[in-house]
Amino acid sequence: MATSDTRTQILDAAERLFAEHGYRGASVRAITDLAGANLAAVGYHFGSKAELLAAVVRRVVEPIYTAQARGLERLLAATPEPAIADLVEVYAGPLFDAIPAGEESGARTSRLIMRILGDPAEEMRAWTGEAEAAILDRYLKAFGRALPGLSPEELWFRLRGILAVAAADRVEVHNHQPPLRGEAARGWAITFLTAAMSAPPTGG
Amino acid sequence: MATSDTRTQILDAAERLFAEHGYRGASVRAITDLAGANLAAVGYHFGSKAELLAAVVRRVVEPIYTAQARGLERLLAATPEPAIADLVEVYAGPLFDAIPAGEESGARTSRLIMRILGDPAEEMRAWTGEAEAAILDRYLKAFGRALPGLSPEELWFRLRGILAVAAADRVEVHNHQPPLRGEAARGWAITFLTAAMSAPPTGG
DNA sequence: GTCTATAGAACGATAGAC
DNA sequence: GTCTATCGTTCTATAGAC
Repeated sequence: MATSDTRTQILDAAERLFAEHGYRGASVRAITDLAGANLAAVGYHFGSKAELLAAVVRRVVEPIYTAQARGLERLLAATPEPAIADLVEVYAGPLFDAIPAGEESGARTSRLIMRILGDPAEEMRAWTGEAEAAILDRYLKAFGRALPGLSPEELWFRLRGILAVAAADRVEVHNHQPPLRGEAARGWAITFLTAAMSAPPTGG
Repeated sequence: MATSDTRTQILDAAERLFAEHGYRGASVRAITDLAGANLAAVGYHFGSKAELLAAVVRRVVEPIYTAQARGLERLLAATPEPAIADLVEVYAGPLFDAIPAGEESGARTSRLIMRILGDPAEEMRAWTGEAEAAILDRYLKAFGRALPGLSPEELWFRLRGILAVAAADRVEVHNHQPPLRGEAARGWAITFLTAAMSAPPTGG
């Protein structure tokens, strides 16, 4: 539709440039240039650069949380006490499904998630809602039942570990390129994280 | 010494502000203000803002790599085929030892490492040397011997998982504060990562 | 809904006095 | 080694024509 095509173009360009250069490093000028839109279009469609970022992050994050919520629902409906492997699958799976299989776009999404996690700035956290926090709580409870000996603190540490491993999916370290196939990475992550989550509580 | 006290003050202030606001978000003005130094001091002592960042990152990263290198040397001298738990300890341990136990400073260091990992900008990678890459290779070989069935790609995925979990140590997600005590986090991480690294290769 | 033009502030870098 | 002053650039946001 003519109304919002520019809006979507801007969202696409912003997602790309925010991921590559960060919030401050991506100027509104660069974003509108890449989108083929006018500088003033950001103000018109989103109000400000910070609100544009919030819209970008919401668009990336919302389907992940929705998939996580539905996956947990389905799992709990099937078995009241699911296995750890299944919990990891429905929690971590959507994180990887959100990362496109393509080489460049996947790396970008991975980095955007990394920036959301690592940046304490208000602009980066303006998207957060109560719904998202509630889903995390439901997973904490489900994992807690599957890991009865674990303290809430250590459980929380492990859940953040899942997020971290997913966010780092395509990160380059030194000259080492991450593997090109997102397909395989998803499987490796489930293996890695299921073993990690299943570890007995840390002693004394 | 009178020569470099200002230099150190600037490094301290820059480490803090780069971690909190990122490279572009931390201005040279804010850094020198926090350091109690003059605006022009950055140019005099470091040449440019980018070179200041490289100096900051080097100061954080070098002791980690040194400790990792020494730990692996000692371990291989004791046992030619070390257990996975021991390899995880000497590789991941220094990452956590570099993160101060204090609440704020620990969160800052954790975030700085996260930004180094997640930011593809040249300024963020200018510190890298061949020595650091060589240490990573030695660990890849040592882990590879301990995990003979694992493909190089999956092994590399797992090693990056260790980095990710360490970097996310103090990251906040929604309202959930990370545990205040870095002490415990180190132990939890070794538990988590030893189990993860010990997982059998992903099938098919 | 899209554009030009510009206001107003902040930025990194540096010349030159002390 | 430290300072002031300033140059030239780039930024976000917005007023107002179409």
